[in-house]
Order: sequence, then C-alpha cells, then structure tokens
Amino acid sequence: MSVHSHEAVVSRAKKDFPSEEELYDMTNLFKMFADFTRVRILFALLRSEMCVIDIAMLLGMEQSAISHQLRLLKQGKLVKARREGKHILYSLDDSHVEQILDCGIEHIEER
Amino acid sequence: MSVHSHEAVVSRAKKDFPSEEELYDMTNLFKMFADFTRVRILFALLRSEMCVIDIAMLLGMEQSAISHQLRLLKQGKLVKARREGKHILYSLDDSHVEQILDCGIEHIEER
DNA sequence: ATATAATATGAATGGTTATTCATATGAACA
DNA sequence: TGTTCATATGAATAACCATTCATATTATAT
Repeated sequence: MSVHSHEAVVSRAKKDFPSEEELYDMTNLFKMFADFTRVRILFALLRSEMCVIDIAMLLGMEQSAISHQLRLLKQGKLVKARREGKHILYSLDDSHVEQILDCGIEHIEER
Repeated sequence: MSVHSHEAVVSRAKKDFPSEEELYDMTNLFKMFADFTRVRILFALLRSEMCVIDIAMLLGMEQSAISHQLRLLKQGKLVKARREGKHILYSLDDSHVEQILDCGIEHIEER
C-alpha cells in the first residue's frame, strides 16, 4: 500500500518556488551558454578583447556566423563593444560570465 | 592606420584554450539548464524527492512530457531515481546542480 | 498468476535556432 | 567626398528539440 500523497508533496513543493519571470530569465541566461560557438566566443574574450574577424579566424568559422552570435551575446548583456579605429573590439560585459564559465568547468572536471 | 594584427591576437588566444571535448561537455551541461521545464523540475527536486506524477501536477503538464525530460536529466547525471513501493522517486544526483542554479539566480537578481 | 497503477517509449508535429550566402550599412582615412 | 574595409543584416535552409498522443513495459499487491 502506498503512503505517497501527491497533493501533500505538490503543495509543499509550491512554497518558495521562484517566480515564472525569474525562471524564464534564468533559462534565457543559460541558453547563452548552451551553444558550442557562443561558449568558445566567451572563452576567447576571457583573455582579451577581439574583433569579429579575429574570432572567426580563431574558430574557423564565417564572419557572418560570429556576427550573428555576437548580436545575441550583446542582447543578453554578456558582451560589449567599442570601436578602435577600423575595428570594433568585443569584450565581456559581465563579471558573472567568468563565474558561470568556471562553474561549468568545475563541474566537468569532476567526472 | 590600423595597428591591429589578426594573426597576433588569434595565436595569443589559442593558448590555454579548453579542449574541444571539455567545451562540448560544458555546453551539454548548460543545455540541461536552458529549458524552462527542466529548470522547474530541478527547482522542484531541490526541496524533496518527487515522483513523475507529482512533478506533472506541480507544473501542470502531461506525465509523458515530464518523463521525457527526466530521462534527459538522468542521462546528464543531474537526477537519480529510486523505487519506493509503487512509485519511482526522483532526486538531484549532483551536488553541483544547486550550485549552478544559485549561480543563475545570483546573476538574474543583479539586474 | 493476474490485474492494475505508475512509468517509459516511439512516432509525429510544430516551433525554434544556428549557419550560409548574398548584400547592405557605416565609419575611417586618403 | 569618395572609396575601402569591417561589420551587420535578411532570407533561406537544415538540424534540432519539446511536447503530445497512443501504447508498451514493468513492478506491485491482491
């Protein structure tokens, strides 16, 4: 005989649950780190600011593909841009980016 | 006149770059957290172990949908299962899950 | 052993998204 | 001011993925 009460478990779990909006924002943040290309871009920018062409060369990809991804990263406020002569140099915009990447690395290494 | 040397910037960035495999594993980890349903499941399990039906009720979703997502979370070693009578109770399998969720919350709150 | 309740699975569908190609924009330097 | 180079953009394509519906599997408890 089961002692499991769905209602009790569910109503208990409902307390202190993050708001829909917080959860939504959070998944959107993690989506930024859930793509191979974007993660590599962020790792590249961890060391120094770079222009689009630099990143495209580094990753062996089309300039256009990098540009599209940089736009997403900029919208997500993970990356910022400044002009230097002919080039636009991108760098990390958020102190948390490194922290989140570290969090991921740490997890991966302990396997 | 530009002082920017693509070759220099790129070869500098290539040093100490994580391996393809590490980056791949990392994006796969973040993919787990990049879905609204999965994040809510993880938050639910943060408090107590629950069966599939509990989670489906809590989130107002089909049992089948939850089951599919639990399979992914189990494959990703973020969640584990044990049988208790008629039910299979799921719980977090990884001490890092909470840490990563906290990381996300922290980031969101400072906006 | 069988019936039942809980969970898992497979195929199908719709929605999302990364990339490419072609082209537009825009700033810089002559 | 015009030309050139770096970057951005739009449309199209293809791959991916979450959900649903229908059904299969599995363990339990009688």
